[in-house]
Amino acid sequence: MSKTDHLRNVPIFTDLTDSDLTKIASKMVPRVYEKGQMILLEESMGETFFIITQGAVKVTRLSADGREVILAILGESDFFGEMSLLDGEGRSANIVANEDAKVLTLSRNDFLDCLESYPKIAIALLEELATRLRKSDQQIESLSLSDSEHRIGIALIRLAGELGTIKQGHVTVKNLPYQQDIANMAGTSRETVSRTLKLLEDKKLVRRENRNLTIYNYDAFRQAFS
Amino acid sequence: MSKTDHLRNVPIFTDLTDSDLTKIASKMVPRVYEKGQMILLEESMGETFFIITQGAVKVTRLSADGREVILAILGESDFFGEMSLLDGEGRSANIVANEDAKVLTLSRNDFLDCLESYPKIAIALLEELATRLRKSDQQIESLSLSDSEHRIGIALIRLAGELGTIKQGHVTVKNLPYQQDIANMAGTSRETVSRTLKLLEDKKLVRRENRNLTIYNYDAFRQAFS
DNA sequence: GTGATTCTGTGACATTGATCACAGCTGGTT
DNA sequence: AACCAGCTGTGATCAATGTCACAGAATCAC
Repeated sequence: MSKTDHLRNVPIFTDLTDSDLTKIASKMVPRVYEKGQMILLEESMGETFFIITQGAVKVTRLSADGREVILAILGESDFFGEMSLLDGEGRSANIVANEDAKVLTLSRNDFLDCLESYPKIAIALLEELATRLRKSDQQIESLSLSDSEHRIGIALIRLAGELGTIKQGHVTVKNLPYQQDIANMAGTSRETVSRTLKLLEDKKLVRRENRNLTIYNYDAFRQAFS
Repeated sequence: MSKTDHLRNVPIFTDLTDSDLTKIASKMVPRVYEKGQMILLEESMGETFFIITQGAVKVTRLSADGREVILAILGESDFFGEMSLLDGEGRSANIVANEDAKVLTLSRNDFLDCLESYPKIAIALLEELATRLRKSDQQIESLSLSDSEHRIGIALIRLAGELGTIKQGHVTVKNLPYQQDIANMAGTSRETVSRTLKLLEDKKLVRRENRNLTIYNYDAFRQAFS
């Protein structure tokens, strides 16, 4: 698969012509990361924009005492690194490869040039940030109001949206992240995730096999937990 | 004070020339709201961009059972309404006047024209959204990891940043929102806010007089709670 | 000023869910 | 196959904090 095929799926590039896309692709540099490897470190200044072409990463923040909050799991054709390029502040989160991952990178200058040269990219990026802000707002609501079962349900929905594949109304997430990661997404403990997954299974809302999780009747599940 | 004086303080307009600013100002329509009045309703389609010239509003989401989460308090020269203009989704939050408020409004088309005609506005808006995303991420971290005292401390810091005035290292928030609102910002209960404010006062970290709250040594306070 | 309404303070109680402790699994390695 | 590390399941305990109930203050309307 060529670089531009990957890029075509990236939301902020979909409106571009082939030739523009090729120009941009020529400036991108591929990198490869192994599972568990740190890609970006909190507090450092950002100089690079990343697009995921394979695998998945987690976006985290670490508290002073070392506990981790997972802000998002990003998968193929998602991007990251734009925040500190935009507002000039240091990184506000860590990025860690959650599976082996391949990315394309763009330097700060090339990224900002893109924004100036292709207003459509800027507008598409605005859309994407607006969408992320919406998701953050939902997460804030869920953390503020919901009990642990609901928060975990919502974490599963986020995972399904990022990493799952739909088939006849139910969604399967292959290679489900560890319970500790789900706990860190849902603001709860690993043990509570273990108990709650069993509960959801008893209720016939999900099924687990190996490292895969299937959400039966995805629409109803979302209805119930959102 | 003229319209353009207000606009000059709005982050996304600071880079414009006077004549551009005047052009935009001529398209804006002022509106006035009373305390408690609903300005925007969740779920409806957004057709307007708002800039606050006086007063303050709260950005909220309501759960199915009617409990309220306050996502942000916005004050003078803040703006809102841009999200659903950008991504075309329905409103994701309610906006309510938290005090008597005056705003300037811009129609959807004029707003989008601005973005196309003045790339600087688009870039400045990107910066602003990046900043908001950062704040959301911090809030998610605090809701996930912190106990109620810390969450309330962080809510006070947000209020101070939005509504407070600094003087010799301590910040005073006049017209402090009701405890119920602070509770809804911090994801806790009204009673816990009451007890915690007293606790912070006992620790000599804040002082309350009438409806004003003073945070002594703002920098240290932020250090302690962030 | 008087009364009504809304906000705030505070005790008592119930409950969720974090934490600790440890056993059981699983998957990778030699 | 045997081993080990890391993940998962599950009981017991307990603290934080939500909820309820009600009294006291503050504010508003007339």
